[in-house]
Amino acid sequence: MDDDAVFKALADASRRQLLDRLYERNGQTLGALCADLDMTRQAVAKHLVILEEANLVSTARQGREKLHFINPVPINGIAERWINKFEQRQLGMLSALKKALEDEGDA
Amino acid sequence: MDDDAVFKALADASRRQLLDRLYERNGQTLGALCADLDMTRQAVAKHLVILEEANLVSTARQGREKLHFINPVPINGIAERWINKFEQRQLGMLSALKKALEDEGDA
DNA sequence: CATATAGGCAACCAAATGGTTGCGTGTCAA
DNA sequence: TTGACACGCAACCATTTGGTTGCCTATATG
Repeated sequence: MDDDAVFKALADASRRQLLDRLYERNGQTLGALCADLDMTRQAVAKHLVILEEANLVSTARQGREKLHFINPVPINGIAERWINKFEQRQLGMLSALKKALEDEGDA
Repeated sequence: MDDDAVFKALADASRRQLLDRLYERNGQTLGALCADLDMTRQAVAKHLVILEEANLVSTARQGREKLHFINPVPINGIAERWINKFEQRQLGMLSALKKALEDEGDA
């Protein structure tokens, strides 16, 4: 998995919104995803390409329609491989910070 | 918590690298974080500001040094509030995708 | 066939981003 | 006090990004 592509894809609020919409109703067409989105169809299409390239969205052609499906695997990957790394030591980190702030308070 | 700031802060590989370095050794100074980083001190400083504004890094002044501490709370926030949302339905999503691909295969 | 509908491609543009250089400020130590 | 050291601030620059418009292709449907 390409961590960087996934993080960059998730960095944009419009793209997160698209994922939210696909979460609510999976397998939508480009046209459906454009509805009420205050963006041109082409802008949405570009976002979907970025999500596809990050493997966050998979597509299936059906006639002249292209259905979009959310793919939670890369998100899982981040959560497991990168984020949990920090959770592990969370308490240790917080107490280290607290101590440092106290030391600074003394000075 | 400002989701957007956190996602944008995490979107840059240099900033993730800085977090990795702080994970390895917490409480480093700007100078220490610059070492071997093939970037000017000012560039690193800018990244640290962004991490600070996203509340991913906390700082404590100590004399003329500024110590940087990783803060795992916002990462936790994302993992819990946003990412788990997708994990929940992971199996359902994957089976829906599989079915759609099969349908497309028939056409 | 003719035409509407769903989507793809490419050029273009403004603003944000990631980086630089140059210089100023505060703190420690000889 | 004088200089070295750690950092902050600001201007500037190239590239990326998010968006637009215009036009083209492909699939349905009268």
